[in-house]
Amino acid sequence: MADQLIDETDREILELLREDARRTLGDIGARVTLSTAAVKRRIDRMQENGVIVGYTVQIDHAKLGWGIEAFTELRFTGTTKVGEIVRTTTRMPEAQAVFTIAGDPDALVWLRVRDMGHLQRTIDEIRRHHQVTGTKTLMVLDSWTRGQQWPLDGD
Amino acid sequence: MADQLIDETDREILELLREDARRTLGDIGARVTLSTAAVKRRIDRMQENGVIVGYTVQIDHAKLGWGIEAFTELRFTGTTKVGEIVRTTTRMPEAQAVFTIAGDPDALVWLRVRDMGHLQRTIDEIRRHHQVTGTKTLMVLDSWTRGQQWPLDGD
DNA sequence: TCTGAAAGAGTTTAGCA
DNA sequence: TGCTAAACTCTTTCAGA
Repeated sequence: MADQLIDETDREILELLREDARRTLGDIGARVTLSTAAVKRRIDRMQENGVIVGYTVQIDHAKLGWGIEAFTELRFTGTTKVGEIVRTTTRMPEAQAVFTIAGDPDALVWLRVRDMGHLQRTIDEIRRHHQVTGTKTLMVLDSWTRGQQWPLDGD
Repeated sequence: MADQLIDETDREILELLREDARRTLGDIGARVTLSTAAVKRRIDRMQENGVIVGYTVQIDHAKLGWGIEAFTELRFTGTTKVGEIVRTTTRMPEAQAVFTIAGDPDALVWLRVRDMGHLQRTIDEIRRHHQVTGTKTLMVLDSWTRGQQWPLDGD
């Protein structure tokens, strides 16, 4: 039985799409030695599988003036509904990601903001909306994320 | 003087590409009331600008068996070269992102692994390669990142 | 599950407002 | 900047192996 959701060729295709999601099927096919039709079938299957969730553009936020990144650790009262925090936080444009944590802290929020004043207002807003008993904010000096080399500001 | 790198229409185009980077130029054009040629020119410009860094596929790693996420806080000795940590860590397939931090801890590594044994080995490897004076690992219960709704496991 | 071919879409370039 | 139009490329489907 094929108990694997994807095979080695699918993995290669995913890697190529991770590097550049706008590659054409023909280009991918040439690299994995497959016809465009075969590549299409595999990608379609991975989308139906849910292995491929979607495709997105990678943006240099610093160029748009949102040059500051931070992590805020949140601690809640015992009665706080964690799902509620996630829901309200994810509506803030400053939130890049929200992680609920087992143990201490209770959650970690990755923020991106324009300046320090903006950071302060953002943290205040998170505190205002929830029964947060404490926050600790870590300022990010530099970041790297897989599949996206943070540009080295060649301006 | 046009001191803004992008205008409101560019912003709309970015938002549409963030939702689905494989949208066609014609589809984007219809949504922002522009011809496909005009949309193309704007996207080309944003790529040359460096505002658009690239395009990538969003993968459901849990479906591929890498279902565990964690953050590891790292503390180094005073003599540790931070750039070195980033370089070696980013080579590990388990590392999703690496953040260097001002203050304490010195760095935050976002890891994705298959199981707890794998997590342990990964953390051991990070410790082995560097003059790490201490680590603290936060287990992620649930995560959300912008532009990628973590699938609600409809299996 | 693959390939190859044909038809339909989408992209890209060029010329002009 | 924008538009339209034409040439070109890519995607998608289908028949056959």
